[in-house]
Order: sequence, then C-alpha cells, then structure tokens
Amino acid sequence: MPVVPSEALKARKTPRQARSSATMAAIHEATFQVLLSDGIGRLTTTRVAERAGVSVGTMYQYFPHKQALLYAVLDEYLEHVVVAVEEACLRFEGARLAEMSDGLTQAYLDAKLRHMPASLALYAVAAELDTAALVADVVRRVDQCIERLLQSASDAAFDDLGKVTFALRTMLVGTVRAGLENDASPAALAMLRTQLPIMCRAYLATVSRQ
Amino acid sequence: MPVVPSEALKARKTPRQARSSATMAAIHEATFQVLLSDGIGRLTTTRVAERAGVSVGTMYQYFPHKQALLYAVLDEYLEHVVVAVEEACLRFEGARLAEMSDGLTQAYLDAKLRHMPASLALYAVAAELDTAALVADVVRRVDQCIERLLQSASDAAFDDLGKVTFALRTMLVGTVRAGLENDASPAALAMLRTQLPIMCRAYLATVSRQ
DNA sequence: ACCTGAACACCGTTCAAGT
DNA sequence: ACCTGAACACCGTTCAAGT
Repeated sequence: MPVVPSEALKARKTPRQARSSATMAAIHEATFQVLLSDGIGRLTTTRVAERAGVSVGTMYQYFPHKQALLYAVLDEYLEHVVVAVEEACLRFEGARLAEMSDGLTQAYLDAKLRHMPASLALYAVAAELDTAALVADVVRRVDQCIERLLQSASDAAFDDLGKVTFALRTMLVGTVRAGLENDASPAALAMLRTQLPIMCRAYLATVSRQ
Repeated sequence: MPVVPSEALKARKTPRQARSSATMAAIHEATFQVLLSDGIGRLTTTRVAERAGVSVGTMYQYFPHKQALLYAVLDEYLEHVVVAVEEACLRFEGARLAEMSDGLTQAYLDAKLRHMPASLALYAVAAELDTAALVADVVRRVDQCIERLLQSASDAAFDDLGKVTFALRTMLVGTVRAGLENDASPAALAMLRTQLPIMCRAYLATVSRQ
C-alpha cells in the first residue's frame, strides 16, 4: 500500500545548471541499473548513490525520497509503451477490425517484450508506489487513441464504444501482465503470441455491429 | 523482488500444545487485521505482535520472519479462491460451452468480490513475496479442473486443450486483476460483470470445434 | 552554491534474562 | 518450556560542517 501521496512522488525541481541535470541523469540511470542487477528488494538509496558516484545527500537534492527514484524510472518506461500504442493506433486507422486488433495486440506485446527484463522489474516497482495519478494519465491517453482507432474501423461499428475500449484495454494489459509475471517461459510467450490476438479479435467481433 | 526463497516462507513447525496453536491463530488473524486497517506499507512486526497481544519474540517462535506472516494469509486466501473455482467446475461439468464459460467467469469474479477489500490488499502482498511455488501449485490445481471442465463440454471440443486452458485462465485472472487493481470503481465492476463473460465465451467459441 | 557523510529514527530480527 | 523486550544491524532521511 502506498504511503506517500502521488503528488509528492515526482523529482524535485530541475536545477538550473547543466552539471546538475547530468547528475540527475546519472542518478536516474543508476536507479535503473541497480533495479535490473540487484532487484527491487535490494535496491537501497546507498547503493543507487554509490552506483551514480554521488553521496546520499546529493541524491536527496534531486529526488525527495526513494520512491521518487522509482517513480521516474517507471514514468519513462510507461512513456515508451504509450508511444508504441499510439503509433500502432495511427498506423491502423481506417483498417478492417481484425487487422487493427492484430496490429494493436502485436504492438503492445512487442513493446513489453522489447524491454524484457525491465518490464518484469517494473511490475514490481509499480506495486510499491502510489501510481494512481500516473496510471490515470496513461490510461486516458491509451484509451483515447484506442477509441479513435476502433471508431475508424472500415467494416464495423460499436454501440458503446467507451465500454468496449475500456474492456479491450483491460483484457490486453491484464492478460499480458498475467502471462509474463509469474513465468515468462517460452510456453507463456508462445501462448501470448498466438492466443492474445485471437482473444481480442473474438471479443471485438462479438461486440461489434456488421 | 523476493529475497527469501519460497521454501523458507512457511510458518515454523506447529507446536505441540493447544495453547500454541491458539497463539498462532491470533498472530495470523492479527496480520490480516493490520493488513486491512493499516495497509501493507504500515504493516510492521511490532504492530502485528501488539495486535495479537504477544511480544515480537514470541511471534518469531511461530513465524520465522515477516514474510511468513504474509505468506500464511495469502495462502489461506488463495485456497478460498481455488475451492470456489473447483466447485464451479464440478457444477458445470457436461454443460454446453457457453454455460460453463459463464459459470466459471461468474464464480471467479464472485470469489474475488466477496472478499473485496482483502482481494485488493492481497495483490499487493503477493508482489512482496516470492510466490513462485505457491502460485505454481494454485495454477496446477485450477488448470486441472478447468481442463476437465472444457473436456466435458457437450457441444464443443478442442484441438489443443492444454493451450486453451492456459490462455483462458491467464485471460480470466489477468483481466480481473487489471479491472480491480487500479480502480475498483462501480464502472470497472460493471465492465467486468458484463464484458468478462463475453470475452471468455467469444474466445472459447473461436478456438473450439463444432 | 553545492557536496559530504555521520547521525537519527525506524524496522526486522535475535538472544540473554526472566517465569 | 515458553515468553519478554532491550540490543543489534540495516535502511531511509536529514543537516551541520566542509569546499
């Protein structure tokens, strides 16, 4: 359960000097490296500061607390994923329903698999933070472009587009997470690659008109 | 990231005396209460011991570490869910595919919603433990009874039953989690109630013969 | 102006001392 | 035999002292 309200999670104001933002980037990068090499259970502020080559005190000048370190890394990661989804939605605008479903599914899965050890570590990171505001923003952007995509289908229409978008996104995000989180085995990956497109297509075909 | 291997997570050997198991039950119950009232972020060993009316030292006689407290609570919770799924699978054995799909979907969702604040808290608990062994066992039991259920469908058959079972369970578990975790709003619950059965039915209809 | 790291508070865990 | 809680190690965070 998050203890710090999400408004307080962000990094401190960016300092004016160029040297400062280099230090900030070093701390950010060090957080990511420690996360991947040691895991979130062994990620301590001392270790991150050491890896970044600064003292803990300096680190606290740029990030108000440990959660802000993780928040920044999660934020950057989610941005990648959102951009991947947005690009896919633009690419398949106006296509037939089955094609756009497959395009969206593959783009999301690819984005997750491309960053693979990181994707897993970041599910754990998200669980330790109050991600309400961050997730709300991501969901808003993703739902907006998925809704536009579905709206543009050349061979289908929906009675309640908002509900279908919500359901599709929840299924997509949830199923991929469940498939990767507990065992990202070759069998699980193969299942996602083959069955996830079928699920999404089947759902959309069922709830669409024509 | 879990630091303690899952084999070491269990409670210590049950003591011989009756008084002991009462103490153990009190600690177990206290863990659950503190989890729900304070959240996992504020759940400390001191607080649990205090709530249970024992000293920390005594607590450590029954549970080797904090993770074992949480493990016990998670284990009990998952048992409830597994039993609910098993019962539903027995109840719908031999039914038509659409009926068994709806029966399974509703049973799983009901089991999650019945324990509602707890279900949410336990997603967070699971993220803090090495649940590999526990989850593997739950998955084995759930997949076994779902596979038997699908096998018995009176109006459908499957080419790769194992793969379909794996995919259906992943979709079911993942979609419900995603729907509940970030906002268990009335809108999210309504979406799960209406769309989850449609998703599962649509997927199963697509991958079945006849 | 910026950095350092010893010091502080808190939490998980242990173990010498009690009954 | 079982319980207690002060003591220890470790971690997040601060701030007086340095440059």
